Amino acid sequence: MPELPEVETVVLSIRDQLVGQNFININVHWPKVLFNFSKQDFLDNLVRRNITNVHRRAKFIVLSFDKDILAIHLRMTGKLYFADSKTNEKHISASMELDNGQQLVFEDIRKFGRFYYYTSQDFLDKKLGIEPLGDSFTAEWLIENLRCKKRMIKALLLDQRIIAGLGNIYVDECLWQSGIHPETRSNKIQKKNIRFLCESIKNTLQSSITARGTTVVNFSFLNGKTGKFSNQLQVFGKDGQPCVICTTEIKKKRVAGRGTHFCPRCQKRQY
DNA sequence: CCATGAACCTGGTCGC
DNA sequence: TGCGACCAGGTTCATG
Repeated sequence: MPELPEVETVVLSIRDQLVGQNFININVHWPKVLFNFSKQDFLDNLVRRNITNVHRRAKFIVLSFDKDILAIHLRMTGKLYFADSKTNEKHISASMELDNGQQLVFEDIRKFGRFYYYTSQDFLDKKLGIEPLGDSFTAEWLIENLRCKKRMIKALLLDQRIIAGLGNIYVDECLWQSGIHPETRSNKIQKKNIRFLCESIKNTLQSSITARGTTVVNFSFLNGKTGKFSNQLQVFGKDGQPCVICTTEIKKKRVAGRGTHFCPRCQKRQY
């Protein structure tokens, strides 16, 4: 479920209730959810510490405790939400009790989601690439960073070490909008198309945040609430349907190990 | 450096 | 209705 806009939406939905609070306990139902620390570490280092901020970095939800952070990655099916008391929901990996009586619940059907504890955010920043909604992500930056690599553009855009936050849905949408075939080598893309791509990434992500993200099928991430950006998708999941620009049938193909949707006419390979 | 496939998990859908 | 195959918004690791 979670790419940048969905993670941002989760952050916006829990931030106000979390900042200024503190945890008094954690219940761990799926031990592997704690990636690099133990329940005792949580009790020793994070319990009764003031939550000073909640923000997003790439696809991580970051809870700050002064310098220390608890970073949460939803992976494919993670959901993070508040519950009033003990919930009997299936698939709860962990839940944390706040001193105001609320529970912050991490539900995760496929169990891929993870919690990470670091003494600062440096570790994340060191391995993650540029924020696509940040001011330093510009057409010039993109031109420079695509020119020096020879990978298929789809694989490159999915690589979190380069640009942090894009995932399978938004990459397909942005490549379609900018007329780039997903298998084009990054150093072969025309500058004009790269400029379109940059604009497309910024516009698409921002529009999706405004719509509170994308909900695929009926999988919601906010206790029943669904993101409305699904209505604005133009190629993702549209295989077999006509391209809204040229009416050519949208195709689906495996690229970079992922199901990839594109218009064979609007998106010609440039090599 | 790059591409591919498997692994980590569960559940939904599709064809027979 | 049942069963197997295949798919899923992510990331990491091994291999060629």
